[in-house]
Amino acid sequence: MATIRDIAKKLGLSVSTVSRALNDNQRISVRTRRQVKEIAEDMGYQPNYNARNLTNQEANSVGVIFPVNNRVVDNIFYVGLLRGINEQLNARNYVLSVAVGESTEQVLDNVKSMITRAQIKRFILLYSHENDPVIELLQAEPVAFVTIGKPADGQRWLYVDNDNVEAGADGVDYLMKRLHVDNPVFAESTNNWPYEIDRKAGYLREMKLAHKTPVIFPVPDDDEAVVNRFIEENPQMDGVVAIDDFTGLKVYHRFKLLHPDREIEVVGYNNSLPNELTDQHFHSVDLNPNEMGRSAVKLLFQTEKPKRQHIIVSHTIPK
Amino acid sequence: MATIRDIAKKLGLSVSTVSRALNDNQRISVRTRRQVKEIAEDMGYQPNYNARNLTNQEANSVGVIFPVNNRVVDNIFYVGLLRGINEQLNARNYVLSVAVGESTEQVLDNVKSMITRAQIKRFILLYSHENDPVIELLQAEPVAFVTIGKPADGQRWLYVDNDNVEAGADGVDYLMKRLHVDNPVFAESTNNWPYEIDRKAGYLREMKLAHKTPVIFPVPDDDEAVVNRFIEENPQMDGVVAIDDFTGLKVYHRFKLLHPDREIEVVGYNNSLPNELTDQHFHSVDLNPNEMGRSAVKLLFQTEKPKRQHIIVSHTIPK
DNA sequence: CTGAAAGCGCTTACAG
DNA sequence: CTGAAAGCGCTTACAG
Repeated sequence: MATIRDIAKKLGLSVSTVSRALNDNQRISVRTRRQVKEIAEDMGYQPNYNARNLTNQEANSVGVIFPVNNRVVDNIFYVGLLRGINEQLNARNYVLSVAVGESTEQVLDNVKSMITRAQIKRFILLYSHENDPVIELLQAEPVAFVTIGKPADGQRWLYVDNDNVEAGADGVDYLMKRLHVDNPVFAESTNNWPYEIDRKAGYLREMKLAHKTPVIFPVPDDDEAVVNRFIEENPQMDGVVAIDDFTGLKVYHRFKLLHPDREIEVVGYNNSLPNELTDQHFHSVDLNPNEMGRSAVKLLFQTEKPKRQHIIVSHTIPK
Repeated sequence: MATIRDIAKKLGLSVSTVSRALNDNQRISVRTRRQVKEIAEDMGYQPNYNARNLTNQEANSVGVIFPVNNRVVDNIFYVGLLRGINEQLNARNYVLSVAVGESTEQVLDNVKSMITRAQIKRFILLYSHENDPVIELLQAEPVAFVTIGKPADGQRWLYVDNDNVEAGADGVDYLMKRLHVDNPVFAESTNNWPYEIDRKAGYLREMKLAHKTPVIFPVPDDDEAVVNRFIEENPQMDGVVAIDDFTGLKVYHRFKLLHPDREIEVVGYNNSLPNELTDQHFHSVDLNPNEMGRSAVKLLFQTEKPKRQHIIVSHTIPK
C-alpha cells in the first residue's frame, strides 16, 4: 500500500506537505494540492484509518446501538435505519459499528469499549427509552449521540422522529376522505409508547373535527376472543387505524373471518408486510426509515450554527 | 486514559515488558505478568485499538455484509444473525462493522474501503449468492470470509447453514406424526433458492417414505385467485409445509376464509411472526439465527487443524 | 508556501 | 527474564 511517504518521495515534497495537501489545507498552494492528489490517485493511495485515528485520538466510526428487548418484527425497521445511516456515513468516509446484546450489561460493556478502546465519539441509538442506562452513560461521556424517537418530557438531546400526531391524523383522514370510511376505530397495543400516544392524539383530533365518535381498541397480544368480541360489539366499524401493520393485519383477518362478505379498510404503519399477506384493502403509512437514518447522521455531523436539536422526517401516505 | 507507558512507569518496568505481560507472553515471569495485570486493572487501563491495529497492520474488526436486494421481512433474520455474531466478537474483543448499500457498487466500495483503509481482514456475508461481485472481490483479496448459506455447486468457501433437507423432512413429519395431518402440501415461493430446493427435497423424501402423494404449490406474490383455486382443487389438503412463515400465513388465511369451519395445520420457517398474527394451528421451525451468527464467527477465528469448512446449525421443531 | 520534528500508543526483532 | 529502539502511518505545532 502506498503511503503519504511514498507520495512525498515521488514528488520531492515533505510528508507534512503531502498530508496537508490531501486534507485540502489552505496553506498549501493550489498547484501543489492538485499535483499531490493526482499522484495519490495514480499510486492508488488509500489513507490508513488506524494511523489517522491514532493521531486524531478519535475513530472515524459511529456506534449504532440496538435496543435490548424488541419484537422481532421491529428488526425490519432497524435494517431500514441501518441502510440510511450507512449511506451517509460512507459519504463522509466513516464506518458503521454495531452494538447489540442480549442484556443491558452486554450492551453497556460494548458501548464502553467503543468509547474508551475504539475512541468512538458519535453514537446513534435505534430507540429512545426513558431511564435507559445506555443513554445515561452517553450523557456522562464526552460523546455526541442521536436517538431515533424523541426523548420523554423533561429530557433533552438530539433526535430524529416522525410527526406522529400528524401521522395518526393522516391515517384516519386517508380512511375517511379517500376510502370513504364512516366509522374508523383506532387499534392500539398495550405498550403506550410515545408514538402510540401521538398517533392516537392525531386520530382523536381528526375524529373530533369530523364530529364523529372515536373508538379506541387496545389489542391484546394473545387473546383472539377479545378481538372477536370487540368486532361484534362495534358493528358500525368499517375502518381501522392500527398502531402498526401487524396489529392491523390481526384485526383485519379476524374481521374477515367473522364477516367474509363485509368490506373493511385498514391503515397500519411501517410498510413492513410482504405482498403475500395483504390485499387492496390493507394500507400502510411509510415512516421512511432510510430517511430517518440519513437524518440521524446529519444531526450528528452538523456544523452550521445554530445547531438543530432534532429532525422530523415526513411520513408517506399510501397512494 | 492510562497507557502501557503509565503502567511501566508506576512499576519501574519498560513498556516492552508491560506490553508482553498484558499479552500473556510466556517470556515474562508469571509474577510480573500478574503484577502488571493487577496494576492495569487498578489504573483502569484500556488498550487503544487504533494504536494496536496500526502496529498489527490489521483491524480488530469483522465486516458484516448485507445483500443488496432482499425482502424487508428478511431483515428479521439478519438482526438475529447480527446478535449472534456480535456476542462472539465482543468475547474476542472484536468490533462489528456493517457494509450495506442500495447497489452493488456501493457495497463494493464499502468493502474495498474496509479492506484497504480500515485493514479489516475478516468478513461475514449474510447471504450466499452465485456470481456475486462482492464474493469475487473477497476471494481475490488476502482476507477470510464466511457466508450464511452454502455456496452453489462447484464453489468452495467457509459457510454456515442449516440442514435444509432435514428441516423440510422434519416439517412434514411434524405435521404427519405429531398433528396427524394426512395430506400435507408443500407451499414454495417462485424463487428457487437453494434452501427451498433442499426443504422441498426433504418434503418429497418423507412423503415417499409415507407412501403419500406429494403436492407442490408455487405461491405467487400477488395473486389471491391462484391461491384460492389451489385450495379448491385440493380438497384433501389438511396441512401445509410453507417455505417461510409469510407464505404459510398467506395460505392459512386464504384457507380459513374459504373454509371457516375446517381445520388446517401449517408449518413455516423462521419464527418470524408476532403472536398477534398466529394461533395454535400455526407453527414455525426455528432456524436459530443467533447460533448461526455465533458459528460464523467461530469458523472465522478457528485455529485448530484441520480447519472446518462449514458448520451446520440445527433447526428447532416447534414443541 | 513548505519542512523537520515530535507524537499518538502500541508490538516486536534484536540484544543482553 | 527484561529493556532500548525502531516502526506502524498519520497530523500538526513550531519554525522559517
